[in-house]
Amino acid sequence: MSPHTRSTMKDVAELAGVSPKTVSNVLTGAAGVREETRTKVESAMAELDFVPNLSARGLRNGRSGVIGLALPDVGSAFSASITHEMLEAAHERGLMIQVEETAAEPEREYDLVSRARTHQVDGLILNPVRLEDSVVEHVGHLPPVVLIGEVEQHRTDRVFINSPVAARLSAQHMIQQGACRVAVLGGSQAAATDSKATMGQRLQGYVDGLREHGLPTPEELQVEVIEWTVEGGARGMQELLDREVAFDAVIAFTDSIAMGALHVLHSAGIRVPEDVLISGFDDVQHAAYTWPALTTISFDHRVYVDQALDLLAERIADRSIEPRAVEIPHTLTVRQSTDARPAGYLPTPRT
Amino acid sequence: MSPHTRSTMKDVAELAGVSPKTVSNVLTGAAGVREETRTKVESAMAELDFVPNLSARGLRNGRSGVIGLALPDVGSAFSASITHEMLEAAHERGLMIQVEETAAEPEREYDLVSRARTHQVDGLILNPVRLEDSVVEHVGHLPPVVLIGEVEQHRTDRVFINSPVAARLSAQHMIQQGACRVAVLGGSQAAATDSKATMGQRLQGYVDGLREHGLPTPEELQVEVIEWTVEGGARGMQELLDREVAFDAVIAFTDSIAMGALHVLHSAGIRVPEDVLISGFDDVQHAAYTWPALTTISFDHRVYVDQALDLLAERIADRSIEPRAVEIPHTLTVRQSTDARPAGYLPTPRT
DNA sequence: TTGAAAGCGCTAACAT
DNA sequence: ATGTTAGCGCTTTCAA
Repeated sequence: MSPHTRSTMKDVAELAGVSPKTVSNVLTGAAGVREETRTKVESAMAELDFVPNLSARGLRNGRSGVIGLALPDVGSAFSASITHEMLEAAHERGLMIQVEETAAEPEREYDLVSRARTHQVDGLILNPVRLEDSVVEHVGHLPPVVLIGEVEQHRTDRVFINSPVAARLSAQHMIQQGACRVAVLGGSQAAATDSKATMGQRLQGYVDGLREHGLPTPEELQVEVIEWTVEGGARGMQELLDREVAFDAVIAFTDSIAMGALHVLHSAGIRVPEDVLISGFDDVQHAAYTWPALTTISFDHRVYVDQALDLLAERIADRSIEPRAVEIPHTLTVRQSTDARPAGYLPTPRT
Repeated sequence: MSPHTRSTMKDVAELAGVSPKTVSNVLTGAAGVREETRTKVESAMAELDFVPNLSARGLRNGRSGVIGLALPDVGSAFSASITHEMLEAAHERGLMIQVEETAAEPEREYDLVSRARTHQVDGLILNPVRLEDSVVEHVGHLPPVVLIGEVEQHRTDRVFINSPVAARLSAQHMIQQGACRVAVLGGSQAAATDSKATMGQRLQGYVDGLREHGLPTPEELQVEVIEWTVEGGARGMQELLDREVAFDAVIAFTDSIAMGALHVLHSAGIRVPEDVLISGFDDVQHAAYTWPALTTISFDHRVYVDQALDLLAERIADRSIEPRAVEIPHTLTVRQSTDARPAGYLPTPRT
């Protein structure tokens, strides 16, 4: 039975017949240690089942080696993917990740930023929910923060994809495929003012894309989706059907929304892509395995989080550098969900 | 511009004209503090934008307030759901969650348990990947650990669903619906010895369910799936089709596997549920929104994580109590994916 | 109800 | 290459 009292560097030092500092040197590799001494220390550590106390190290160094990751909802496919990649990337850098969710109560985002220092984290990677700029703008003393997402602000570093361009690309693709009544699921122009930055940008790109081709962008084809989840997408699609307006393509603002929409379309007997085309955003793992497979905006999630961690590391090292914004390239990945000329959905039977 | 030097309790104490201990009392509410003093201290804290240093508190108290959550792959739907619920439950208890992934390198699981103390975590909730018992069995000094999943062992507390019963339930349901050649996607009897405990249990239940009804359980209907992901499910389903054996139902060992399988079935022109029935495990959020909606084994993920946190809290408080195992009730949720008498898939055209 | 002193385990700075 | 000293910020004695 091993003792419940944890051994300290002092214990190890005594057993090995050296000073605590030497044990520390062995552990951190800071100063050179003679091979003989190192061996002695290492066997003493093994015998005592020694593990360093990171709270003490954190207190001493002012660094915990922990990064906070704040996401709206880890249950959603995109957040889950980002978390997954972040854990991998952090592991490679010897960092730990403390995850927080902010969707349930928006004020958590504020709490998080303003009190990041208490959380034993060296910095924060924040994917904001809504009214995004306000959070970061309204806090006096900012800890090192990297924003991920399409928030326009200049107080923190950020990583983003060019959402307006991506949405325009999606719209153009729909038109190319023969669509002329393209709906959006995610946001409406009516709601764009006081809500998500991402939503506003994607909506703008969509509007631009249609207008370029002289197509109208009526409000009746724009459905706001409060929660960007599968369930939210299903509800949004149902609302679109309930409006009884004709449409022949749907651009969903996330893959999750698209998946919920697909379910409702299938249930209503509307064929994809024969009757209606549909596309998403983010290219989550599942997107290639929906039925039909989902056309979507792709970008490398690993590159995304690597950039975020790079920026954060640099800011932790030097808080005085100018905030930078890094754009991650995206592409349109065409799959079966837009691979046809749509016949269009009409609320009333055609003659 | 606020100062970069963080204020300490000493600073607050000086500004408020009290001792650091009093500030501590105000913060923790340990001893009674006179209303007048409390007000003074609180305004001093506000003025200095004070936040306590949790590393220092952790060092002093031997508690960090952080729980480690180790999962195979946060990108998978089930892990994402568990993480989501865990974050909510932890938030309500004032705990933080540090997440780790173990699927990429199985030895991480070992590292994690044996060195949990370094990670500034008070305890660990561990969803093991494979060879699960060995990890927990082979470490000398165990930190507080709660296992989630169907691992049979008696050194740690654990939370689980009764997988054999659940799998038998699924099999019986398939038979009730008229299936007689029921395949499994997730594990095979050939692979059951040295791999996942969960897999072995679900396989056993499946076998029992079929045998009860005098149905055979040939190896050719059992497909091992290494990664329990959508992609793994798709590959597994493809392998089953490539074997060119007849089947009229598929029990997938997770919903993610089922979703991948659904995609491949659709692509092959095999109708669900008209030709083949399919079911999953876990009832992730997406399961109700596949096409057709997925029959699956449901259990309350929130209850699951609440139980795990309860057990962990009790073990952290008292390490000497006997390890307990808590079974979470499950039900079979029947949806459209098994809502028909299957015609069956035959590799060669019928006559 | 509040203060003073001590120390949690570690490492930077300085000595040797 | 190794030892000594001091202190990170907090809270737990013990006194007042």
